[in-house]
Amino acid sequence: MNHAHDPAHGWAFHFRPTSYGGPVPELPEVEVLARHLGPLLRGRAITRVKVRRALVLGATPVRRLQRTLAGATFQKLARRGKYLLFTLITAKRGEELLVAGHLGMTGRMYLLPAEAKLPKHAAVVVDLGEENFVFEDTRYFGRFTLDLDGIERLGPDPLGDRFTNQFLAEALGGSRQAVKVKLLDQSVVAGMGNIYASESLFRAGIPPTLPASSLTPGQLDRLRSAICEVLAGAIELGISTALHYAATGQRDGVFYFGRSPEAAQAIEERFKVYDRAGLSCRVCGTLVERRVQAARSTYFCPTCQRG
DNA sequence: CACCATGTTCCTTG
DNA sequence: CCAAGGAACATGGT
Repeated sequence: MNHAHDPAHGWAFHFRPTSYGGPVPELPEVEVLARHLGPLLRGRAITRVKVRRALVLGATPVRRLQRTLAGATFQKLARRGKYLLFTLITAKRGEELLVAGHLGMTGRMYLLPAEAKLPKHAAVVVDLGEENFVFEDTRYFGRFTLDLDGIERLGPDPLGDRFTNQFLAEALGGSRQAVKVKLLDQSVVAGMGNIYASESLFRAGIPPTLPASSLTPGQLDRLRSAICEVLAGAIELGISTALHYAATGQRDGVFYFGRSPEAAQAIEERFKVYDRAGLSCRVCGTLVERRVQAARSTYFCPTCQRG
């Protein structure tokens, strides 16, 4: 049993380490993480930072990160798209300091008792005294950096009030690219990923191959609502099934270890089309299809999504 | 060994 | 200049 995943240590965040079929963080997973991790970090002071893989610091030099964070205190954790935005207060002058975190495909962040063995792919270890704040990332596609460029390129958050029909119409209107591919553009829908792009189009009843600029006002409205509902629903599932401390330690495949029998059913049925090629559509029974767009898998129901 | 993977960025091609 | 597609990044499961 890996201590990193042991709920007895106060907190655990998990998604399946296998590459296939297990959730990689998109907006909902990052939101759930931020809500749980934020309160645990608030007020905690950093004594030092160990960087075991400089790659995840991006453009930030190792020494600069270490110098900047030493002595600082975590104040706030927010989400922007798929990024985590850590606000810290420096020790000397009490100035605000921002660190951008991104989980890439396989990243995890959690607290670990100081005496616990670090995981093989611990990329950054922030020493908080009694505990370490660990950024683990098997593939090292994630980031923990002072470089905020990625965040500045993001479009409006789909759960915020700037994400309107008018914005979506303008963002999609100029492109003949397939609507599913455009949805993955972080400047269009910050936080959208491959799973929820398929799920949102299914919910809106829109074919994924439709050119973005050809959507009618009615389709744009349905798509915007579908995106909000799909993401909000996934967050709700993550929050409500999250910390089941009576767990046996078995993986739940969504966000956390351990699950109640009721949660198991919701988790099993959480996707309507994603990764369901060849299976019956849960709404109409037609076989769900898979197709590759821009080198990514898209799943859809040819009957429910006829436009 | 070959192929696949839920993210992002860069490069080439048209 | 832009759109579109593909490769690269690094690792591991099947």
